[in-house]
Amino acid sequence: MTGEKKTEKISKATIARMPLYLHFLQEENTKGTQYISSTVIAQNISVSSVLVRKDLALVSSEAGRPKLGFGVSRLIVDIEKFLGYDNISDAIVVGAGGLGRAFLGYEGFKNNGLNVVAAFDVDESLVGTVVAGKPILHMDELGAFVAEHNIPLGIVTVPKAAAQEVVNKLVEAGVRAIWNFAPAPLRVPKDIVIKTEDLAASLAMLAGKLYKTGDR
Amino acid sequence: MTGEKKTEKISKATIARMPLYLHFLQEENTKGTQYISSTVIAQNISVSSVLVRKDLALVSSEAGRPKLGFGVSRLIVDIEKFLGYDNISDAIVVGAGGLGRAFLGYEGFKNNGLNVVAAFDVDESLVGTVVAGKPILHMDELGAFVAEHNIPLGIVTVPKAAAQEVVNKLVEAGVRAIWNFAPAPLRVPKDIVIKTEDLAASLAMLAGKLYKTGDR
DNA sequence: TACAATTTGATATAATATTATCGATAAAAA
DNA sequence: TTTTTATCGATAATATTATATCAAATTGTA
Repeated sequence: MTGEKKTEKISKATIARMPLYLHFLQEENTKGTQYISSTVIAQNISVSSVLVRKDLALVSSEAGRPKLGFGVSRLIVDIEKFLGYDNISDAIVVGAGGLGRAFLGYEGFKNNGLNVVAAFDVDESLVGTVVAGKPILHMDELGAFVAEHNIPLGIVTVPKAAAQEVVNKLVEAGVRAIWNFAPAPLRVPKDIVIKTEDLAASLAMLAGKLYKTGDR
Repeated sequence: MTGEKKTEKISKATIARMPLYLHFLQEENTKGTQYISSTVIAQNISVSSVLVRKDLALVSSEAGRPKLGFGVSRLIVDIEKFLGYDNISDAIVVGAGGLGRAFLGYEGFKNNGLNVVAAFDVDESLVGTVVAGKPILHMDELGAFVAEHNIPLGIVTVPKAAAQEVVNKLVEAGVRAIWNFAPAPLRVPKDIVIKTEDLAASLAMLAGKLYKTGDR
């Protein structure tokens, strides 16, 4: 109850811009830039400078200084904190197919506060193997594993048909959030946070724009 | 100037809902449902019924019928057409790492009009191998391949550092759209359509909601 | 010290997206 | 045939999001 930042209603659009800001600021930081104006940020992110200031005001309590701009390193810290990149949390992947194994092998999400520690599958030929130093375990072990390691996040990369069942198991096991890559809308209890990554929708947007651009 | 559907300004939000409608409608269709009301659709997609009617009016010229609703199969056809699922187009993947190979192995996007035909990489230990019946070729061959097969879409799954260079090569080779999974904002000419899949942003939203939900 | 230049942050305005309301219509029932 | 009822589709109202405007503030300079 100190200077705690009120988690107001921050729009998805704003949140989605944060990684862009962060990326640019980190680049500037390595260049040694100390202060940066909203105008400069705006140009690089291709949004308006006003929007930049509004966005930044939402996640950083540090005010920008006239004639100088915002302190780069401070902004980086604040954005990372807002995005939760500062406190790494563990996650498991369910479904050790192509995408699931890609998650195991990809270390990049560590920068985003995410550490994948294991995968689960029912395929006996996969269970027991190790990918990138991380074990693929049998689904039957999921409950105990989640409980023991207090895993907050489950990543779902199983086929559509199995997705709901897997989600149910994850919820039962005690995860509090689910990142779903199965192309299916899933049902979860109200207190569970779920984000379905609808790549089909993304693809549709791409195709839609392509269509609009011309060509037939 | 016939019954041609005008490609008006259809918002991203609307487009993003289309796959959800489609998915639900397909389920209903297999159940044998002939007509369905906007109210029922709305409940299943968790949006308002008015919004459903507005969205559908944008992509389907068939009017709904009072007391009955919309014809399911007709809607499916119209949405698929709108999303471009009816005319499959080829794509290549650049970057044969975990995610890239997952793309090669995943057949699911065929339902979305996407057919991945090959991958490209610079890693000599990968070049020449075959994944899911699809070849991994050397980057040097990219230009000729794209030109010869008239590939419209390139999927970028290389590390951040290499992303811009790869995109340049793709553009030069002649693709008209790029689906980027590298965590970096990329520059392309105006006439090239690009969609960057910012998984970090998605993750941030998830973490943000998780944070809001309580716990600490 | 006084002044010019630049940037913030607050407020107002505009644009966009969503929801509410309601008459018209067609199917089903009486 | 007439009545009832569920549903659409058009229009209006609201909410959300982004942009424009501008006074106040701070730095660097003369």
